[in-house]
Amino acid sequence: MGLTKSHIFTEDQNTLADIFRTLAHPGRIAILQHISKQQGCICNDIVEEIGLAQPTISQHLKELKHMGLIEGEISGKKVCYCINTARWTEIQALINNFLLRTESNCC
Amino acid sequence: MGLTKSHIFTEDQNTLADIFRTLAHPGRIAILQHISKQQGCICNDIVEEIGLAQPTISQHLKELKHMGLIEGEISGKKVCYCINTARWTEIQALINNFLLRTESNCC
DNA sequence: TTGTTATATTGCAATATTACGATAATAAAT
DNA sequence: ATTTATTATCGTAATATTGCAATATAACAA
Repeated sequence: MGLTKSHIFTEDQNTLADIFRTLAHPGRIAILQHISKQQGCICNDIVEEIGLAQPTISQHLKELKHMGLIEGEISGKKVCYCINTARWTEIQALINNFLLRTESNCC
Repeated sequence: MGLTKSHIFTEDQNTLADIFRTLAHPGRIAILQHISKQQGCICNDIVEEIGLAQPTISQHLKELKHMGLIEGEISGKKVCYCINTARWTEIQALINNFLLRTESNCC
């Protein structure tokens, strides 16, 4: 069918899956790593850096923004993106919690 | 196009994305949590526990096995699945490393 | 053997994702 | 006002994912 049956799972399970889905693309991983490497905020030389077309990058940035992983600040005709550290820490905790809880009680 | 341009990214970026993709489904999250909740290994009442059809669960188990997250041991006509703790720890380290490195150097 | 139970595989329909050309929107520069 | 540069959105083609019915496979039981 191609349609995930979200309603049969818990909110936590769906949230985790959504977070993982947002990170489940090498391009988005690369974007996050590139943004975090810069000292301050960094504008869209991302397109130059990564070998994807501008609309594609824009779409990936939108998804990362939607999950709250990054924030974009308009500065003239450019947009400066940076990691949303508060949200990042939150997501880090959610993922770690899942990984730790799942490992324990195992055979 | 629908085809991820894996070749333009590093091996690490692709590996991470693959790991995240494997975890990017609430059903697979639920399966992992269910398996880990049991004391020993657990056989396929997973289908009963989670509200998906048997072929669907089988397919998800296959993906989890393929990524090395779980292992299946045949015991008669049943198969007992359990978390591959060594691999789990490895993946945990990869994810944590990514999350920690990306957070630093941020604006 | 025949039947039963447990799991895997196949095939297919429906939806989701990825990618990008074309185009729009916005802001600075001339 | 016109041009130029930067980013976002729309539309669309191609591939991927999800889910399940039908079927296959394998092991035990009667």
